[in-house]
Amino acid sequence: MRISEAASASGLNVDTIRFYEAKGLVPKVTRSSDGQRRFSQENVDWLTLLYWLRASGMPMKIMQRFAELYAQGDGTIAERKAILLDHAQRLERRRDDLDRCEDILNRKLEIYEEYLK
Amino acid sequence: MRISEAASASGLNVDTIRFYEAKGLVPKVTRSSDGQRRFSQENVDWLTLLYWLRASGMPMKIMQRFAELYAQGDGTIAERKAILLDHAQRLERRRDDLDRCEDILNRKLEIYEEYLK
DNA sequence: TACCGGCCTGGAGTTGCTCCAGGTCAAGAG
DNA sequence: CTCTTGACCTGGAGCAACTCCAGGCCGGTA
Repeated sequence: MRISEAASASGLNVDTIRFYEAKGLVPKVTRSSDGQRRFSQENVDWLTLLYWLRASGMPMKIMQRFAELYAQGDGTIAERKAILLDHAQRLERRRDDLDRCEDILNRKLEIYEEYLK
Repeated sequence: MRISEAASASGLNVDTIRFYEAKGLVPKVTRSSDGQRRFSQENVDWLTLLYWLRASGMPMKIMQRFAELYAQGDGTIAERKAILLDHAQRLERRRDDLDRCEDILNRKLEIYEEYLK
């Protein structure tokens, strides 16, 4: 698969994929004879995972560590699991923030409503 | 109230408050005779609102517009309401992303679990 | 054979902070 | 009354995480 296809399959854009690769976040990408990147299904699955980790606010440093472990193979699964469990807590906090913000928004909207009546 | 107090009351940090003020996001702040900022309760409430809007991902350009309307007074409440309703939709999308990411995380964790058994 | 689209790299630009240097001023310690 | 400390000021540099762009290569088509 070429980079544009990997982009639409994973949700990341072409530049972001190149950027991530340069930062070591995308192991195991091969090149065709003329130097173009070729993405396997495994690569695309990995990119898709990165897409969702980023969408939920995982910092790049942690993604980097996660990618490093992934590149090292199955022996690192325990540590990778720990990283994802940690991230799950980040999600919790994000959800709380969203709830909190929704409350504040609704209160504000009520006040506006009252004013506009 | 001085800036450090406004910071701990609103959740924003001191530098962010100054930065927001410079960008026109914080109307109605006065200065003491020696040039230091003095924040009223209204200022602090406004900063707290900004804190939550930012925490839930409102882009600065929209915050700027929102602040501009706020500075213009009550005649702009209808438009301000529209901005917040719009933002509520952004929250929805964020929540969906979080749900989606949680799914993916859980599936991944199950796979790791299986592997580690 | 001339062009076109998709890829490449290296580097500049953007957003939204965050930190720092260098300076002012008020208030308390000695 | 001077000295020091701490909180504040401004302007500007630094940073994270992209995003875009210039300039160049290559394979396929008219």
